Amino acid sequence: MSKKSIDETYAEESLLCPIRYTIDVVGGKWKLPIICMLASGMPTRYSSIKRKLKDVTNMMLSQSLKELEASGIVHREQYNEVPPRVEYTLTDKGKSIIPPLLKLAEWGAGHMKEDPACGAFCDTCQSTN
Amino acid sequence: MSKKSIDETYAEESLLCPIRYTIDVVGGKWKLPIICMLASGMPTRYSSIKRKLKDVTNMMLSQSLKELEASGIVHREQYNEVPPRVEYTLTDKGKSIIPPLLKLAEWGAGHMKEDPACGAFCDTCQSTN
DNA sequence: CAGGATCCTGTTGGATACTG
DNA sequence: CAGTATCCAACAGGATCCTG
Repeated sequence: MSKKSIDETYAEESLLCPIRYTIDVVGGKWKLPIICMLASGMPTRYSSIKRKLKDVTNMMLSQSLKELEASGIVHREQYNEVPPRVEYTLTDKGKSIIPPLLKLAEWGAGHMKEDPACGAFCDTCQSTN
Repeated sequence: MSKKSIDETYAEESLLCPIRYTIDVVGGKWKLPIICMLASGMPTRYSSIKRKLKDVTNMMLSQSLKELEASGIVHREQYNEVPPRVEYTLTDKGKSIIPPLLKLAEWGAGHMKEDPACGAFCDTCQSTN
């Protein structure tokens, strides 16, 4: 980054695209929980992800995983066994998105309590408990 | 933040809520462009915002501004003149969200070029040119 | 000038059932 | 086990017209 002030930097519309791109990559209902699960570094099976994300359907899960794979966030490793086994891990790109997300979490944690509408977000979180 | 590794920290599901909260606050089609405009620090009139965000309707703009105001991101100052004048500025909370967003922009800028679907995001950005 | 009301459409996410 | 196919509901976003 240059020595321009943060406001000047942000005021350049060219920064909108990258932000939108990033939010799109992790957007949707299930991608963030999936990244969260895989962040431990453990290769995780499809069925294991499905178990932890209690209310996700096969439809939504496979679609989210496919999109994350297309974005280069997760790696899909298929073992041709019977029964079939597929394990998912974060790629290097996937791991690299965690620090930015932590910045969002920090900001959110510092401000959501003072927001009356805060409660709405903790419902979805419980699906990963 | 504690001394736990970044992966362990992120793996705690409790961080999902703050991230979702933050994304929700700036989510939607117009909130990010609006924040971007106001980031200069200049109090900006409704009609001026509308002019710059070329394709926004009154409906969408007033709704986005109202939600941003409800989230404590923007301040609305109404002057009882004829014709009416309303100016919007970022609150301190609003300004404080810019550094986290810059982290997202940094990550996005570093990765979107290598992504074939990148072009899709620059269409929306042109509306703020 | 700065919005609100109403109606409409496209996309996102979901339910159910089925398969290599 | 790890998905697909098909159909459907809910909601975000938009078009058009109206007003203090």
